[in-house]
Amino acid sequence: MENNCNLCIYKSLAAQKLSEEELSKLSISCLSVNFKKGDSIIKQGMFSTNVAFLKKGLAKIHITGPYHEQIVRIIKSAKYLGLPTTFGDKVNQYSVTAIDDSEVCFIDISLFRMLLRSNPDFNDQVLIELCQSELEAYNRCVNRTQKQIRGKIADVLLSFSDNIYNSDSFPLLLTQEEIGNMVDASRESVSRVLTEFAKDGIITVTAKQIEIINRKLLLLISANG
Amino acid sequence: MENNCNLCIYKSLAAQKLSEEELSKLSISCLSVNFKKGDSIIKQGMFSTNVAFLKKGLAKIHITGPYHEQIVRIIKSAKYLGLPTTFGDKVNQYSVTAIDDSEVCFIDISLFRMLLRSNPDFNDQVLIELCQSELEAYNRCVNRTQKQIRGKIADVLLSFSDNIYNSDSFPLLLTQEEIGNMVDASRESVSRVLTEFAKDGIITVTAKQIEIINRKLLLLISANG
DNA sequence: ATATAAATGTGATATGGCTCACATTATTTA
DNA sequence: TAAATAATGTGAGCCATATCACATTTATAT
Repeated sequence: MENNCNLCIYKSLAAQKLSEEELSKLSISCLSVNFKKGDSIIKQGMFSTNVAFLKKGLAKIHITGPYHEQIVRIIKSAKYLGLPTTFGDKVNQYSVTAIDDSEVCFIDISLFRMLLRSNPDFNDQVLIELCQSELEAYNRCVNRTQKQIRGKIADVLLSFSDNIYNSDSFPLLLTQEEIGNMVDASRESVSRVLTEFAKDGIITVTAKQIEIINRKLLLLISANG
Repeated sequence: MENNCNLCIYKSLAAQKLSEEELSKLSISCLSVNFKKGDSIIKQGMFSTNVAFLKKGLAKIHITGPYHEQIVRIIKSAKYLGLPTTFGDKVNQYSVTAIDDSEVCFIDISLFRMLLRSNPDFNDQVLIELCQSELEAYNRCVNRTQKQIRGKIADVLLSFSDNIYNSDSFPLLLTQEEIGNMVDASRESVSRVLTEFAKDGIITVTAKQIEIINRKLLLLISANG
């Protein structure tokens, strides 16, 4: 399929800094691919040859730990998926999997490098995003290791609501096992906490839809750990 | 004191890509400061106005968590200390403290930005280091949350030996409380594991000097958690 | 050198969350 | 639409590690 980045409405903050001419070049070296929920986008251990940009959808970044898989972060479009793993090592250091139907652009790495060199604003923006995502990684880790389960699950729910869906009501696209992998808890514990939250009237769970009823209390639980 | 970056032998990988002319410019906008063990170099919550570069010594990056301080990583010279916190946010998102007598260069941020723009190789190297440190952050977090204490402390000892001192014998500049803050364990547990390792002949602890006696076993403990 | 504070060692006890076990309910697949 | 598979709910017991309490050693300040 013909690709036209100039007309594409799903631009990263960085790509918004690109000129018409640069976008035209990008169009040539950029391949857009569709992924269904559960499809693997980037696989840990394989050679990384392209920069991946999540144009549409939702994806999880996950690493194989010594005991189980760990979900490191959730990425919402429109963001780059694989900058660290593409630039930091020849081999992918983590996996990325679609958690909703998604569309991903694979950008030739040498073109991407060229754009970084030719357009300082683009470069700046990429740098800033890398810095921010490292800071976020630190903070997530602190929370993950210091809070206890209730607090961590409150965090996850609030983060889905605030950062991803911008709504008190949202579909839970992850299984409880996966939520466990996000917060380092067993599947059973996630289940228990979720039903406890529901019993206490903090959330409603219907099928796979979550609604936050008592946000104030959830924030309190998140804060007190 | 007059600063001459051209002659400075403590250059970052990135700075090694700079031209004589660029280094001369750097000399003007670069301030070198000495820190003693325990001195605060960067303080979480304060405005970040300079890029900090650890010229000599050892420092810890730490964040105030909901319950206690968490040591996020140890930085050995010669590396940048504060790129994410300088570029990622106006306000420092973490603290940096010297854990040994250290020397730090504070580089004017606008000059640093200029160098990124004028020298693509410098820019590339900075980008690569940012990517790598994000990958490392992910991996450290996975280990910290999935392994149990023995494994985590084995990791710390091996990391000091392999990444920092390049020797089986090295001084332990952190208190057991701080080691606890690195691996999310209580001070008491760290003490117990350390004496246990000594009893089992895996390490020797004299005063504040550690010697790794049975590296093979330590690696095994690190691997098996 | 002495007093004071900080760091470490070690036992006893408490507990959060894991594991195991099995039942139940959704979701695929044939 | 049945059969098979995956996801979830829930109790019981266990275990790694935290917490508390106090002794001891080491470092720091006066």
